[in-house]
Amino acid sequence: MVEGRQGSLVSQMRRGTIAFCVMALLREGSRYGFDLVRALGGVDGMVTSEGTIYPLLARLRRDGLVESAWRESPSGPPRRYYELTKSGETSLREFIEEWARFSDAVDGLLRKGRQT
Amino acid sequence: MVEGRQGSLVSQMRRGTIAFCVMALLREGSRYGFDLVRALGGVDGMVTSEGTIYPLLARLRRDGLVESAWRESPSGPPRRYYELTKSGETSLREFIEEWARFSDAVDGLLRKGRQT
DNA sequence: ACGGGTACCTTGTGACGCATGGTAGAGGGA
DNA sequence: TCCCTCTACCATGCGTCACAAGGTACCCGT
Repeated sequence: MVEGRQGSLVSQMRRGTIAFCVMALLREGSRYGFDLVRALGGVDGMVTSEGTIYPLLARLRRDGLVESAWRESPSGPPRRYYELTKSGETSLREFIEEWARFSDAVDGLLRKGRQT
Repeated sequence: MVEGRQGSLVSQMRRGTIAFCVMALLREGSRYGFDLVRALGGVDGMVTSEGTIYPLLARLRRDGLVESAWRESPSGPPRRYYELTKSGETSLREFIEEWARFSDAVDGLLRKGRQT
């Protein structure tokens, strides 16, 4: 119960960014939660789970960054489809600039003292 | 009291990475806390404060990733200098690989649906 | 009728960035 | 001497969120 837990230093890294990754996926078109979990799970370096995504989507809805509508599935239970609001698009654009600055800063710092 | 707070979605992004930025700075040579605050504060996109750095250094010490030693200052109160342990170097190397995967994943996702 | 895949959700835990405020040494000016 | 500023350390409390774990319900094939 020591290695690989959520509390390991590395696994805090995703905080705050997953929300915007979800919003970026929604920019391509509306999607439902379970589908988003699969989409993110298929990206190398970006693990996640339902326990992360559903509360996240609820927060985005609460904050007016996304809107949702129920649609029936051709087979299976109904799905709640999400799409970006104007506010969500603006917020996403702002984040993208923040992310560029931040990740450049981290890249620069991580190169310090390197001998490669 | 609504905008720009710590709780704004953007400001969660630094979680988990600042520790490794500090460790990367220590790879260049030993430093003391107040100096680290200034060093990080001078990097664009990487804001921080004493309230972040001192607890962080205490955690790194607790986890054996850094070691510290007191030294007198030529003028002013004594300083606690930190340096990386073997364990810290290993941990940093692992993080650098994780970070590369993760930031590539985010970069890729943020490009989705973009029209630029 | 029942097992498995799909799809939604809630609750609890732990971690940590940050604001705030507090202590103490050294040096300079009135 | 008294005070002010700068340096340097630290502790406390708040709020947020990733994740694990567990629960409900629908549909379909056997």
